[in-house]
Parts: sequence; C-alpha cells; structure tokens
Amino acid sequence: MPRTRVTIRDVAAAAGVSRQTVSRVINDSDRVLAETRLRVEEAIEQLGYEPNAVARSMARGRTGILACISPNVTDYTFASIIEGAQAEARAQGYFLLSTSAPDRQTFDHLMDQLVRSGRTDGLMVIQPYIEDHSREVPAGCPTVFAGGGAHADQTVGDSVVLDDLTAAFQATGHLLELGHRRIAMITGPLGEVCVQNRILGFERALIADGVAFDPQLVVEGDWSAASGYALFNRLTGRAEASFTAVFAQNDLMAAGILRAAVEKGIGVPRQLSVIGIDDIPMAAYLNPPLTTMRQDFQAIGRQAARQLIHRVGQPEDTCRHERVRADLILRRSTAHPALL
Amino acid sequence: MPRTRVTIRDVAAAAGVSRQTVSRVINDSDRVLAETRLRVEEAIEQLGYEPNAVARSMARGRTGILACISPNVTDYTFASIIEGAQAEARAQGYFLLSTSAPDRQTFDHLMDQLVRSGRTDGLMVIQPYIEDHSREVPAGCPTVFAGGGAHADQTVGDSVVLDDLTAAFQATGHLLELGHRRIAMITGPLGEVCVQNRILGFERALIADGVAFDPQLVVEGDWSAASGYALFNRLTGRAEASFTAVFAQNDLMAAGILRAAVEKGIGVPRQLSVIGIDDIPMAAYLNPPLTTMRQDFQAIGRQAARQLIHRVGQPEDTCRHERVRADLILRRSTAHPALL
DNA sequence: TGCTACGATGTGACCGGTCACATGACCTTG
DNA sequence: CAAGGTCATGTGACCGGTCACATCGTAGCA
Repeated sequence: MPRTRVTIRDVAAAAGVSRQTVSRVINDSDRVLAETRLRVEEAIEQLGYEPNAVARSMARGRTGILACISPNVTDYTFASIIEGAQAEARAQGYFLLSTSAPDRQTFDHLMDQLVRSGRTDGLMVIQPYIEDHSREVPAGCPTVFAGGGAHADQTVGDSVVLDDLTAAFQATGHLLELGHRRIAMITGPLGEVCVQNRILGFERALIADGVAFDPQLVVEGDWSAASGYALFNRLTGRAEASFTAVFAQNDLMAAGILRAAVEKGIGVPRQLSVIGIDDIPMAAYLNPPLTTMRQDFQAIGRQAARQLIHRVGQPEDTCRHERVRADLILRRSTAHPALL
Repeated sequence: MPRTRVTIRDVAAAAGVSRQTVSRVINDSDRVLAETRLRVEEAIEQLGYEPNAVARSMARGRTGILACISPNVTDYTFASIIEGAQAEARAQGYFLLSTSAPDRQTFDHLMDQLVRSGRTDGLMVIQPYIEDHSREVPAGCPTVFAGGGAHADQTVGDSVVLDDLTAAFQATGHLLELGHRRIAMITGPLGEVCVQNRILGFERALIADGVAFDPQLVVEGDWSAASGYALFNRLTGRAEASFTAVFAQNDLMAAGILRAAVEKGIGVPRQLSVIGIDDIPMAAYLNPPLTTMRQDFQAIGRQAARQLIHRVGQPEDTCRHERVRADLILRRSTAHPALL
C-alpha cells in the first residue's frame, strides 16, 4: 500500500502517457484515442487513483462547494430547505457546506469569511431579518436567498421564497369562509420579512371580506411553542379581545395554542378554530390534528440550489425571483364558529 | 477596484517584504519584527487581502473542513447533533460540510468520495444501522461516530453516543416505580443499534424488578408519529395484549400514541402512561405534556467534533468511546396505573 | 578579535491539478 | 506535391499559498 497519495503523475507514468492525457481522461474529454483511454483507465483502477479535489479547485478556480448559511439548522423549516438544496447540489456534482450563525454578527462574519476565503462558488442565504438583505451581499459572489423571504425589490442575488402574502390570505380566507369574523393572529418576530407579509395577507383577506382589521388581536411571538402558549393565554386574558379563531404564523406556535386551550377547557374546534403554517410532520398528530398551510420546503431548497448553480455558470444573467405557493391542508382544528 | 484577487505577493510588494514574511504575519508567527509586522498589516488592510483557503489547503495538506454524513438533516436529533458539531468546529476554526445520504448506497458512495477526494480532514458519521459500522470506514481518515450508537467494540474511529441502555433502563424504571407491570414498547427500526440497546435496557429493568419481559408487547416502528399512531392502535386491538403503559423509543412516536389514545377515548395518564425519548421542543406542549428522557444532542455533537479535531492532530492516539447520559424529564403523561 | 548563536528575512521548490499553446503524424485539397 | 487542416498528445507555466533551507546582520562570549 503506497504511503503517499497517488497523483496524476503516477497514473501518467504507469500508463505511459503525459499528465495532460490523464487529465483529459478523467474529465471526459473526447479528444483521446479509445485505446489510450483504456490504458489510462486501467492504470487509474490499478493504482486506486482519485483526483484531488483541492488541487483541482485551485487550478480551476472553482471549488464545487456551495455554502449555505442560516440562523440555525434545527428548525424544521430551515433543515428541510437545506436538505432539498443538498440533494440538488449533490445531483449536480456540488457539495453544500452549511453553517449556522446564531446571531447577526456571526452571520455577517461567516458570510464574509466564506466568500472572501475563496472556499465557495456560491452562497445560499436563509436570512429572515428585514434590514440585512442586500446589505452585505458580497460583491462578485453568486448569491441566492432562500425561504426566509427576500424583498421583492432585491437587486443583488436571486431568490426563492414562499409566497407568504398569498399563504396568509388563503389561510385567513378559509377561516372567513367558515364564518369567523373575530380572528386573532400570533405572528413571528416582527423584524422578519415573512412575518410582515403574513400580516399583510391576513389584513387584506379581512378587508376583502369587509371585516375590520383589529391590531389588538395581533400579537408577536417568536415561532416557539412556548410563545404560542404564553400569548394565547395573554390574549384570552384580555376582556376586550374576544375571538373565535386564531391564526398562528407557524405550526409550532399553533401547538402551543392547542395546549393552552386544553388547559383552559376551550374545545378546539368546537369553541375555537386554530390554523397554522408549515405543516410540520407532527401537525397531523396534534390534538386535534392541525389545519395548516403546507409549504414545500424541500422544493424551495432544490430550486434555490438550482438557481445558484445556474448563476455560478452565468454570473451576468439578470436576477430571478421566485415565489412558491403554499397549500391549504384541512384537518380538524378549524370549524364553523360556535353559535352562541 | 482590482479585478483579480489580491494575493500574498501583492501584499508583499506593497509592504516591501517577501511573501514568506507576509505568510508569517498572517500565521501569527512570532519571528517577525514588530515594525515589519505593522507595515504588513497595513498593506493587508489597505489591499483588503484575505488568504485563499484553497491554496492554503493545498500547501498545508489540510483543508480545515470536517465532513458530516447522516441519513437526513431534518430529523430533529440529527439536526441538533450537527448544530452542536458546527458550533464546536467553528470555534476551532473548522467548517462542517454536512451531507445527507438517504440510502445506504449513497451513504457509502459519499463517504468514500469525500475522503478520497481529499476535501476533508475528518469524517463525522451519524449512521444508525448496525452492520455498516466499521465496515467501510476509510483507512487513514480520522473518523468519529456520533449519536447513532456505534458498537462498543468499535476499533476504528472514536465515538460519542447516547447511553441508550441506561436511558431505557431509567425510563422503564420510572414506569415500574409508578406501579406499572404490563408495559408495551414501540421501538425504532430493529436494524439500528440504539434500538437494540433500548430494548435491552427495557428488558433488564423489567427483570431487575421481577417483571417478565413479554415480546408480544414490543412492536417495531419507524420513528415517525404515524407509526406510533398505527402501532398503538394495533396493540390495543389485540385482546391478549393488555398494558397500562407504553414506552415509545422516541417522542415523535409518543405523540402518535397520544393522538391515537385521544381518538379511542383512553385518558392519558389516567388510564395509560406514555413515556418517550429525546425531549423534542414540542414534547412539553403535547396533550398531555410528555414525560421523556432528555438527550443533549448539541453536547453530543460538540463533543464529537472536539474528538474529531483532536484526532486530526493526533491520528495515532487510541480510540475513545464516550457515552452520554440522558435525563428523565417528568411531565404529565405518566402516573400510577388506574386502580381497576 | 574572531567564532558562534540567533533573530529577521528571503529564495526556490512544491502541493496536484489545469490551461494555453506546441508538436508531429496523417489526411485533404487545389 | 506543397500548403493547410485536423487529431492525438506533450510541455511549460500557473493557481496561491507553505515548507525547508539559505542568507545576512548583530549580539554574546571566550
């Protein structure tokens, strides 16, 4: 067993050709005689040669690595996007280097470092915060914003995001159709783009149906089940805030609401309708099973990776912005409001 | 603005020193005159120089990248381990390249490719399947097995895994203490190491308390809430299989059980106790809140990364195998069995 | 004073590929 | 039959760092 790595020169020597010919063989160039190619392939097989990716990156000026940065990787929505992106990247011969940056400072720092160190061919940003978009996108590095909701007027980088406005519009429409008129909303952090869009979609649906938008019924959560639980309790504690339905901006918070409702003896959906967004795997197994807007995160990730890889090849193309629709999944947490 | 990248030679020229001196400065070598260092640092600042990671990898023979491979990244347990590992890697100047391999073939292929292409300094494997361990661990590449439960007799590579046996022993002990004697178990796929260990811990706890182990009460699930739901229904459908408690090998399946129990009108914990493993974020917001064994996945990930990085530096050290304890989290899904 | 030691810095080779261009054999064509 | 084209292959330079070693000046010491 050779102690040192087998290089292209070893193969060339063994096959009696030059390095360049070996290079041609491993890169599928057609300008090699069939007979020669065979000899080289035999040598490769025999020596167990595998091209060194690092050397290749250096020579080619491309690394075959896409970096993905997100606030964390445990959140189901982020993880799914990443998984989709990984699959697409893998299919196209790329690797995805994913990193999480818990705070804004780390986020900026890592982004900068990844790009400037030349380690990556492109950057996929899952960054929900409003002001950060287009702020520090490193010039000269292909960038795609995924999932988190980029601005529509984004001029740097492509984007593939959920059509939050429409999703919220549809979810609200569902509640309105059932006959609800007083609908509360528990939002994500107000500093995130998608949160604003969801509020907007909510408001528009209400207005379209001639229902007044009551800011008192909108409270800010942080996506966690704990916040859904706490905020629902706060809402129901307020005398002036009566409502027959709650629209949670994600399923986790909806789960918290369901829990709080049980504790208060409020029957869902008999006395209260609850709807979420995301359709996390457990949504169907909550009590009662949760009606929600399904997002195809994997598809978002795949599409984002596809766009990014395209841009690596075509840096000068105009930016593309894609919105992905969500689907209403009817389960048992929503119903006609109780007749009082 | 310079069109091409700024290289170490540009900096050297600007500072009036040699490349090597610049190299010494950026690598914190102390053998540089303070005055010279200052001049170089100014030049770096002014030109906006950043060392090229790829060139560095090539010259040094190390990439600063650790690869992590797991069946998927959406599963909360995997994602948490990865997040912990990422954080530790980042803190030590490494990046974590995570890839998911949905099937065994992809798994092997990717592992091989990652290692042989020289892209990575070390490999972190989250691989639950029994037979695959120590099978194809690429010789010469530092490897650590994380979370999934490596064999104790593992001779290649380090490992950091949950102490599944003890966790199951404790969980079962809790149910026994409450007075349960007929306890069902819904397992993960039998082909996974941790599943076997959990069954073993379950069995030992029963025997230690003089309770017979009844194989009829043990059924195989697939970790999903859906399987917990379906299997619980199957168990309760069998006349011969009466029991007062169910031990689900993870929280997701426990959630499925809770859902099924509600549908059947079985009160938890009044008529049935349910315990899980993992303590996923939603466990506290299920109805009722789930008693479970908490695993500190992040810590497992961090520790695995730490071990891996250590081994990158000390390839010849003897393998270390670490087991991490789980903690019993008491909530409201377990209680004394109903007095009939 | 002369020799050695050491600290600061520079030089050439090298990591393992790919690129651009050169070479030589053979074929086509006016 | 010479000029030009095409095909298969080889050569030197290069990507941007680091390594090992060389060099030079100055201080320490007998």
